[in-house]
Amino acid sequence: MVSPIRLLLADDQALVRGALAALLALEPDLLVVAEVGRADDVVAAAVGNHADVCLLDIEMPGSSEVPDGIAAAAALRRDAPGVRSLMVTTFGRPGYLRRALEAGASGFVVKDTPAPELADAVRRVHAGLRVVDPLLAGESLAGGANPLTEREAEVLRVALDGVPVARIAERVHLSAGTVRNYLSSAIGKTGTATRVEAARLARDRGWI
Amino acid sequence: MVSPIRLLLADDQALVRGALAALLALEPDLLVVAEVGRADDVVAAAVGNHADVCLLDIEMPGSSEVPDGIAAAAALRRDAPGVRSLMVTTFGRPGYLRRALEAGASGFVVKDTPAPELADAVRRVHAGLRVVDPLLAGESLAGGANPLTEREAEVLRVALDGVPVARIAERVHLSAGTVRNYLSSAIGKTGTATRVEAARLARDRGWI
DNA sequence: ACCTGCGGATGACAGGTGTCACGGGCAACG
DNA sequence: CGTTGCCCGTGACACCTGTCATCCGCAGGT
Repeated sequence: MVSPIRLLLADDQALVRGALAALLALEPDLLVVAEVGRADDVVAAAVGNHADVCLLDIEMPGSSEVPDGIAAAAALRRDAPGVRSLMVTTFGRPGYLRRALEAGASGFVVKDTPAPELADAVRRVHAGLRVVDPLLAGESLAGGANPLTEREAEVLRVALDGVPVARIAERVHLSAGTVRNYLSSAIGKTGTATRVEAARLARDRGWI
Repeated sequence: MVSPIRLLLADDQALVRGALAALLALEPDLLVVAEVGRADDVVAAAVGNHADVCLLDIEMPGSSEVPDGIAAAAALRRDAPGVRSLMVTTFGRPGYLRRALEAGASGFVVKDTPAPELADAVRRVHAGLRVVDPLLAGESLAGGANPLTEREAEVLRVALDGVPVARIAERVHLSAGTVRNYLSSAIGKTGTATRVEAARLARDRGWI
């Protein structure tokens, strides 16, 4: 008998975490050795429990250095290179996929893939293969590269919740005029009409 | 040996659905008899499989008559009064809770409750008790009643994604000036500064 | 018939927003 | 060195938005 694949589950929703653990426990060659609910707890738990593969949700609370699951994958590659990351996320946004792969994730599945395929994905990732939803991979290529500058992205992140320009300006420590210039530029690049539309499109594309 | 509680799982994310099924299968007195991924499939599957309790996600695709899990709960009460509904949702928005209870749901738990409590909640609901997250119940009362008129709510729903007033107007078949009046009124009632902020607050309160 | 309330619309106004042109500073690159 | 590109800012302009007062039509009450 070979030793089982050691898994870490990272998802902020305890119910989903527990349910995934129950699902994966049905596979004799898989062993869940740790569960965490925050992105900044991933590395320590992975190292401490000698995990082989980490299942990471993207939308997760965390610290400013490790704010989400993608950052956790990057931190794993840096601090625990032997551990592989498999993103398991709700939103199949093309930019999420691209950013996750850039961060060093070995796989990417969305939460509406059939349950039986998850264990297979884990085994593939553990074997050193890449696992990517083929439909999503196509969309990701069609989406194109991020045309936004860092400042434009920063301003758009704040613009997401619809606050007035003045408040965006004080949050990012810029003048209101400068913020309007960045927003105008971003609106032009995204082909939208308002800053909120631009921000939402940029988010769906994974540009911010 | 008493007969087990017969469950229906409704969640659009197949992975979560399967994982919940695995989790609940660990309980000897529970039996998952059906799984669906759309709100408008709930009633038929519940009746056809003689379900006792339905676990319903709120954010689910559906038809125009039964667009989400809350509508599914209402449909169940109308067409299958013996079946009880337990909402299992990601977002603990106070208005969701209120609307779910008005729709006839017997319970409401959020997805970050600990996994072991889910089976307990199912048993309580099956026994005829109400199960409500106590923290959420407090927020719901604090949130207060919906101060918006039907038109204000309708306009805010479209305003959610940040489109300009002109496009809102054509979508709801009103003049642009009238839309601005409703938006202004809604902004005043919500104490916000822009239509997008007002729309987001109204959504979080469950007013739209 | 009268008043009242409400949905819808209009017009006017101040202030916010999107666009553009332009300026200076700075780092990277040929 | 000059050029390029991004950063940050300013000022001006047209347009959009949020606010307010006002009006019309229509249904309910009395």
